[in-house]
Amino acid sequence: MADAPRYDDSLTIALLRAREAVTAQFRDHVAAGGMTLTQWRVIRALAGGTELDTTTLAHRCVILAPSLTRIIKALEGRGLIEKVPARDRRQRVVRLTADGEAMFTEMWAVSKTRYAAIEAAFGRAEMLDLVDTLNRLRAVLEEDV
Amino acid sequence: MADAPRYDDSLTIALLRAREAVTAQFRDHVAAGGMTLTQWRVIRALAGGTELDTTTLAHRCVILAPSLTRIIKALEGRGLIEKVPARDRRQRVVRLTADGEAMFTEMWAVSKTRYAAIEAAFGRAEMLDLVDTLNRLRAVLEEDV
DNA sequence: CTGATTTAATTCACATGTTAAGTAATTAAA
DNA sequence: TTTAATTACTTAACATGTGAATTAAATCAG
Repeated sequence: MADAPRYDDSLTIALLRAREAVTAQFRDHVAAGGMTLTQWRVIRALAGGTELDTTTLAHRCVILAPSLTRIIKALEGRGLIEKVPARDRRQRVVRLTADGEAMFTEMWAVSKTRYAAIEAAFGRAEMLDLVDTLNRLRAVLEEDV
Repeated sequence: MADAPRYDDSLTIALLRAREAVTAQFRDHVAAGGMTLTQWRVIRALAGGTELDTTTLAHRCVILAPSLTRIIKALEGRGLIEKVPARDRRQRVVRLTADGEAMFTEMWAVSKTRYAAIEAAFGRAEMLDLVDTLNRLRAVLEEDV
């Protein structure tokens, strides 16, 4: 079903669809681990003993603060992450538990494979170029416009 | 705050951030019209007297069926869209009301301006190339991998 | 024509996106 | 140092994303 690509917001739609296509490559695998893609981004950001406060974590994972509050609660409830005492007591600093690290290690192996498959299918150079272009677009939009 | 871009899923993150940056250019304007970006996509898809069934509309707007059900209910409740009798009575075919068309026309003027600004800032050729690249990525992923 | 299957939407349940308001801790100002 | 302003999160309320189950209508097989 080839839609006539005559939307002026084809950029928005193209971004939506591309993201949908990419995440579809990982969704089943991540779901099989009892996780959502968003939760998986958090686990990944903390992998390897990294300790992060909510603000930094939210920024890195591109998750809004209220969502992250809920996600931390959920992952903490499952014993995958734990709080770390912080100097600034306003902050909530977290890290993976041993179970969390194990979960990451187990899933990361497959995840890497999927990512490599995308790279192989689309081309490494193309992919690097695309990421670069996306980042430049973002830089331009966050400056002026 | 320049994060070290060493995630292997930088593609996923780059897509997320780029989309975030683009939608940010429209969110306020659309919100001022009492609408969400998702609802606006639906309005746009129906502009100009277009009649569409839920499945086609969902595909064009990249919205899942359950979400579209709720959105249609909301927009119908506001008198912006209305049902159209369909041959196949399983389908729900909708179109804009006169109010809906008016709402579109009013907002579209500004929306076009914003889009033009993005094009001016990022470059028309770059933008067309980006959309093309995104669509090729999607095509590749939806085939094999 | 009747029953089984498929298709189009809807509904449900839960996770996340999004904005606004609220809380507690830190910092800055008087 | 006491108050005002900021900062880091959390909570609340509502819209959307997501997968599974449900309902109604159309199609197919026998």
